[in-house]
Amino acid sequence: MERQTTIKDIALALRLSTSTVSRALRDAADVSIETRKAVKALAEELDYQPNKLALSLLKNQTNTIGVIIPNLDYVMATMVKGIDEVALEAGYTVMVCQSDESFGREILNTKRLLDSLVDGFIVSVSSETMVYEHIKKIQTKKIPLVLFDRVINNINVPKIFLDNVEGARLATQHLIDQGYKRIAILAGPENLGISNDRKAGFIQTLKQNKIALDKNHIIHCDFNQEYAYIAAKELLSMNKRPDAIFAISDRLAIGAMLAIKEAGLKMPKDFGLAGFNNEPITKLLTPSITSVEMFAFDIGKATAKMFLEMLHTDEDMSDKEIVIKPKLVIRESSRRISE
Amino acid sequence: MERQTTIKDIALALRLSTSTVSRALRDAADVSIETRKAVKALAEELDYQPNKLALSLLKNQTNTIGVIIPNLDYVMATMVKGIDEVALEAGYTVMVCQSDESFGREILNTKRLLDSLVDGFIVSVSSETMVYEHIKKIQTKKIPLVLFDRVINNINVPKIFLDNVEGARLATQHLIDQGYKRIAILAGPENLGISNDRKAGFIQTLKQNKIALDKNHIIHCDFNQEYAYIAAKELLSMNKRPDAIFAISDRLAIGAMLAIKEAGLKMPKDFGLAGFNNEPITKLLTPSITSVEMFAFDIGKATAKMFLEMLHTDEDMSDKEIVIKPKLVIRESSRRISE
DNA sequence: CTGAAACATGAAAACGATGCCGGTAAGGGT
DNA sequence: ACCCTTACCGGCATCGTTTTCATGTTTCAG
Repeated sequence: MERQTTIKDIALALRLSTSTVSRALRDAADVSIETRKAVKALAEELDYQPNKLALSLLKNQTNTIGVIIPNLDYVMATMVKGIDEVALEAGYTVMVCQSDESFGREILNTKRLLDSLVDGFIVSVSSETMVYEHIKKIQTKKIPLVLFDRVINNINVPKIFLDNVEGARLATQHLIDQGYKRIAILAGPENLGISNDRKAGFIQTLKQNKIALDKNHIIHCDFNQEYAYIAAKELLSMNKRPDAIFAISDRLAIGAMLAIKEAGLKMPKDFGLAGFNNEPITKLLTPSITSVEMFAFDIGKATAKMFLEMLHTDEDMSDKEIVIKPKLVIRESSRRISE
Repeated sequence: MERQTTIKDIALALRLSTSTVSRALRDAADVSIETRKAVKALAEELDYQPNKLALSLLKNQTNTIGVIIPNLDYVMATMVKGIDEVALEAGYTVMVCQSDESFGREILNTKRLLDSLVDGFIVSVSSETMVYEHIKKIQTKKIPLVLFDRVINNINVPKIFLDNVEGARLATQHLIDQGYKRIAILAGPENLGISNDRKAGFIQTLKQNKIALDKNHIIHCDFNQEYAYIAAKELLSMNKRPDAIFAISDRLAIGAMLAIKEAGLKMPKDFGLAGFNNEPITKLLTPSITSVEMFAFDIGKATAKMFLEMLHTDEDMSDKEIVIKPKLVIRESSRRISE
């Protein structure tokens, strides 16, 4: 690694002080035109680049955003893209750390970023995370923090997330409207906020339609296709087996789909299926899967914008919330009634 | 943002010099046990964290790796996961920048990371990148650099990539073995190394099997499902239309699949299809798609390991290459002969 | 011709930590 | 009483940049 040219090199070469060179480079007043020109010319020639580390140390800001996410699946990658785009535009660099759905990794990442002195945090928690000391620590240190997608409720920071209750409501109501009578839900990890919201939307919609809730038809499982497959198989072997499944992620829906097909049931005739996220794959499968679009890219952009606003304002933004409205995309796996 | 406790605060409180505090914290000799204890106790109490910026400035290293990738699709995300895992383990943080297949963005990212003073670069070029000044600049500055996946040939740095020729060979030979006679290729962007390698493997295999090459059966297009769909449609409307397509990515294969289905052709009976990357989706589609597994996670890990080795050795590693061997996964879209 | 304003530059502190070098005091050996 | 070692600690420079304050020189009005 070669030594970079510094302001000192220029100063020495031109028999100037570092202060003058610094001023000249930033077009400050109080520098004669000739020196300014000379300095700039030499800087150009020596390919001078200001040392960001020194600046960061001085100004106590790094122009870096720490982003902590549980994984890099399609949805998260799309959100990160949104964050990245806005951040780049604003001159910020993003450090993305995956916690891989592990609480330990999430804590480790937080620590690392914390003493990397990022200017702030954009966080979506792992499915294992049930205790929030590490998040609160960020807050205690008065470091800007925004939560997105998988947010936590009992903590007072800006949040951007999907209206998951509404998303589940849309999907459930649709299944009901299509004439499915016994709808089960693959509800994801039990302690996760989005799981509970989507489950709540599901239950609430059943109630509104005066449909009795069968507790056996609520199955929790990790975001994992294999588990979903097993869970769905179990559902299908029940006495009063369901005639539709609402899965709170497309991955789960796909697992369920495999089980449904294997049982020889035809969608949408014998069985209905709806997922969540509207991953591109849902359109391509046979049958294509009804799913809830969550506008991940927009969530990402909104998150970054909110974060930047928080960074630059003095106002208290801790109770700001942006709730994105989902949209149901109806496909073959559940469309029985064509209008 | 609150001011962090510094070594000075501790020194002042304990009426010690900063040097002594520094030594005490690092368990250096030359510090009495009592002072050591006192310092550590106070450090604990005040939640002292060494300021990484100051250290980086002093030592001229940031413990950060700049990773530049063309996008965040399934394969890249998997590779990044591999890189991340190894880097984290070794105490490095990763800054991932997506160029979004844009040459301009790639250059911008390079500049940003360059003056963020990362310790080195791990790069996979965008499909637009045809001129490599920005990459060479990294090299000129003697900053460690490793290329992976989409590598460049005329540049002397360590490289980790898939044996793309072999991958294409496997897929093509398989299609031939299954009795397909007129095999076309969806060959990706024209200037991209992996495109050309896979195309070369394809052509070479046809030759080895004494099959004449129809130039019209080589179609270049962006890595984009829609383009692939259009290209495939065109192929299918030719006079002597092909009876199989080898697509150099699964996304392209999917686009082709849609066109094939739409034309009423049955796979594998009327038409053969093979893709590349072995994305999970290929297993799930109907028909499931034959594809070349490229071990993306392993490539990521190997890349990071190579990078770390380069960082810590004095040896010249510029001609090191790791070539990963692909594996063909045969599925319904091309399996005509069951053995 | 003097004084002040205007202009151009330099010196030094600051950001936080490390590491070399040197200094003091205590203790041991002669 | 003298010297030498050893243990412990402080001072200072350093990394690269900005910024405040001070200094020096010129110019022009009175």
